[in-house]
Amino acid sequence: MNWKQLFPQFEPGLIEIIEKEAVQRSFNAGDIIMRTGQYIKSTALVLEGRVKIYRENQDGGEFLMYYLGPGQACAVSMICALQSHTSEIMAVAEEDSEVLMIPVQLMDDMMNKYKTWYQFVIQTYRGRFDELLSVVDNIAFRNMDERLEFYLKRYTEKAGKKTIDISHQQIADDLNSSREVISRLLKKMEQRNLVKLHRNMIELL
Amino acid sequence: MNWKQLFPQFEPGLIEIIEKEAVQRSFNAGDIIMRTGQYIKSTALVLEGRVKIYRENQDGGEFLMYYLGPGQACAVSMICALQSHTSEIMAVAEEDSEVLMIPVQLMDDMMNKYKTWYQFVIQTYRGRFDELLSVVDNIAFRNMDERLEFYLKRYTEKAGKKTIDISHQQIADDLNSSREVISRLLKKMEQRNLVKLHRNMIELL
DNA sequence: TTACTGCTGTGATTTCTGTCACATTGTGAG
DNA sequence: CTCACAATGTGACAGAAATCACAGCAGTAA
Repeated sequence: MNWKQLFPQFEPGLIEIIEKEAVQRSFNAGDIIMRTGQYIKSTALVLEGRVKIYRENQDGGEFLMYYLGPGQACAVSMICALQSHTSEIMAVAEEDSEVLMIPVQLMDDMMNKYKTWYQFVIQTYRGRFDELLSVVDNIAFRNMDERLEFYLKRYTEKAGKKTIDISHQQIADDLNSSREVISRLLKKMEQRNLVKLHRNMIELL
Repeated sequence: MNWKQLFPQFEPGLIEIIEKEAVQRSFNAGDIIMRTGQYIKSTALVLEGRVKIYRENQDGGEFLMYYLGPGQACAVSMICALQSHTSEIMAVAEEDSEVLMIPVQLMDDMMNKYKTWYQFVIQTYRGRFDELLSVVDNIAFRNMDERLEFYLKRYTEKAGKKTIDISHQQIADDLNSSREVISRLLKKMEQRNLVKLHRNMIELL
């Protein structure tokens, strides 16, 4: 896979550095890319596939924050990288994914030397911050039914298809809810002709 | 007020630019500094007082995100400024406050020229992102009683004193809850000897 | 003082969500 | 086909929080 077409704006010198120093890694669906508490040694740039970023608490609760698709980077890994902190989130490959790992030590230099990199980082911050804001909005102001609709819509947008191939249990985990609640709400949505339910698959209408 | 002592790390050239181009503004407690949907023309740097950053939704619901104290900047205004977007949050002075307004146009240049400014911006991003993460944690994983305790603790930390001079109604607004719920939970906390309740004031023990 | 207003306390009721229990159904391994 | 198991459907119940209703209380202005 030629990653350069994902970042046409990057200038030659920057591309050269990345080619020389960054490592491309493959992850299978389900693989953990970054774990809560782990020390961050590189910034992750998604080239292919889909990566799920979520928060985990001590009692085993999970909470989905957002997805990263091709051309997107993990703001947390950038922030941590720049300050050598440990991760506060989990990153897991939702599909088989290709990720470019850029060593921490390069970040500072790249930020200073390459305007396009600097712009990319700023843009990444803004993007993730905005997504986090809409997550806050949802859990602060919305009930589970609306949050579920938002979840499904976001999923189809990110995955680029109208079907959601996951179980009710997984959705419940992502929303930090319970399977029964999700099943019931989905049934109601089916009665309103918003979705069609199948086994391990939900069709958005 | 001499703002320079708040930012001892800033290099001379940077200080000079800020002195020349930035405008210092005073706000009274309760004044709105930035409003949802407003176009952002400058980055806000708090010199004195306390500024409350919160989210508002269309039905009049509010939700406190965090406070800014002396030496802190609004990450949202930086992000928006750098990309000329409109604000997605509300900023209100909680106490009488002094705020340094740095025009948007200078940001790019300052980021490139002054390493200490660049570091300050990065540090601001990380700080706000972290706070937003802990906000998400709280509403996603905690019940109202724990959220209330967190709220009171954070308030006293930010205000630098053990008393909270606001009404139950205001707390309810900040937590997007209702006055009765907060009153009841506070009563329970009083029975556990965690607080002492007064009119318009709560004493943290 | 009296009257008014805003803050606080508290019970009753309802809604939403989480939890438990168990039935049913789809699917793949053998 | 049959068995095992995972996914889903559903009723009953519990608990947290929102809402409604109203009473008491503190401070303030006249």
